[in-house]
Amino acid sequence: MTLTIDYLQHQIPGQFDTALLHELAQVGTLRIIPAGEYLIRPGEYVRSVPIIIRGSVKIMRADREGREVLLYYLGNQDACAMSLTCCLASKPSEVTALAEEETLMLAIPIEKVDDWMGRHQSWRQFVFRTYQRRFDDLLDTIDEITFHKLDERLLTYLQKKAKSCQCVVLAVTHETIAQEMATSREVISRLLKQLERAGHIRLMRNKIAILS
Amino acid sequence: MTLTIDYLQHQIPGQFDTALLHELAQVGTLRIIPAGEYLIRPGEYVRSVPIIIRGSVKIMRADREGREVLLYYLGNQDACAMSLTCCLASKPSEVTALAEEETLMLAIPIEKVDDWMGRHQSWRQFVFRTYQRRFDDLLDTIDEITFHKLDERLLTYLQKKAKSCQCVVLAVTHETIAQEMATSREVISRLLKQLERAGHIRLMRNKIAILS
DNA sequence: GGCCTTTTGTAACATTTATCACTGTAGCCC
DNA sequence: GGGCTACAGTGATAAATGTTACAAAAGGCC
Repeated sequence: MTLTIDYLQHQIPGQFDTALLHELAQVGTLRIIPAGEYLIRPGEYVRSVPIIIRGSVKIMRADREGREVLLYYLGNQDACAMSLTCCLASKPSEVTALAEEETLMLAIPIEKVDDWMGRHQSWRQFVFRTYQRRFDDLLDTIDEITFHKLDERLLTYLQKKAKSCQCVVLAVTHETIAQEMATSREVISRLLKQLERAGHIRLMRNKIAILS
Repeated sequence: MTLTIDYLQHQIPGQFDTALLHELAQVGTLRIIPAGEYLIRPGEYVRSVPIIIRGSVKIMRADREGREVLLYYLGNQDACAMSLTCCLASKPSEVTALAEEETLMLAIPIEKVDDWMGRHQSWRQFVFRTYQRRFDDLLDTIDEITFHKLDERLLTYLQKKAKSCQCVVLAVTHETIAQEMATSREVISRLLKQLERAGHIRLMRNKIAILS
């Protein structure tokens, strides 16, 4: 697929100046990631920095025993801060990235990342905005985990997920939620029932409707 | 105090090239922060980016009710990633920074941060290394909180603190630890006793000796 | 319809963490 | 020394979360 400046300007509006868009069109490649596919797993090396154009990517942290926690979602025009640090330091990934839905992304070869930092003010700004957002996301996650109880966390989790996929009815199983919140399915089932009784959600098989 | 290139080269070795050291010496200022003083609190604006030369700074996250959680320590030649993102985005701080001991730092005026990014490769590398380390620190913190129980977390906390102040006997009260781990004093007292019985530490008034 | 797999519901119990209510104790100040 | 205050120890109890063990329902497939 050939990238045009018009296309990029339309998909990623207002972020990059014209000179940078030219270079982006030359060296960037579009990739479509099917839902459920892993973009990267812990220990693997980053080969390109992705900018999400459409869809949603879930970033998770895993421990040795296979447990996981959701860190945050990447969506509209987000870039991954981890991939930036990883490729600049030639370090393997510390996190898992998984496409939640079919996702369209612009992949930028890692050698350009540092090169552009020196030459394009708008690229620097973009990189810093990315860092700042991911930092805020991580702080948010830490807030949730340390200061809130599971029932509140569960509700926030559902609301965030609904926002990220822009829909009111989520297609998830209790088991999946449990994994992403690093707890057990039974606990989630119990709390979901509680939330349903409180009128926040409605439970269906494989689906949860968010009411509030 | 006048800054010399020799002094900087000695205090922050191998990070910056000569041209950058020249500029650093011109615009940077040395500051001594007494133990217990706040460098910044949530909501305040960052006026300069600090590079720690000697001492130790504790970065914490607070919620509305005054509870807190320790995020990480800044020490030897560390810079604060939060201050970088904050000053570049003109956003108030999301965290609390507190000098644990008397701390000597090099303060860099925020307008230079972006300027140097375009002109000094070694500054870019420094900034990225900083981001990478703080990201790793935050991931570490998240790991601790989500995957480990309080007793393990407590031991790790003590060991990290010992490492950060480079001493085996810590001068802390149970109350302080409880605050930094977002729990209550009684819980910490109990777990400390448990760790003492297990031979990991020795308890004294206002002091804890780390044995392992 | 009948069988099978996946998902959900839930009771009973265990463990971990939080809270309440005290007591003891060390160090400081007068 | 006596009194005060900050710090530490600890039992009793409650609340939150985790685990075990099963039953029931929903949907796919033959």
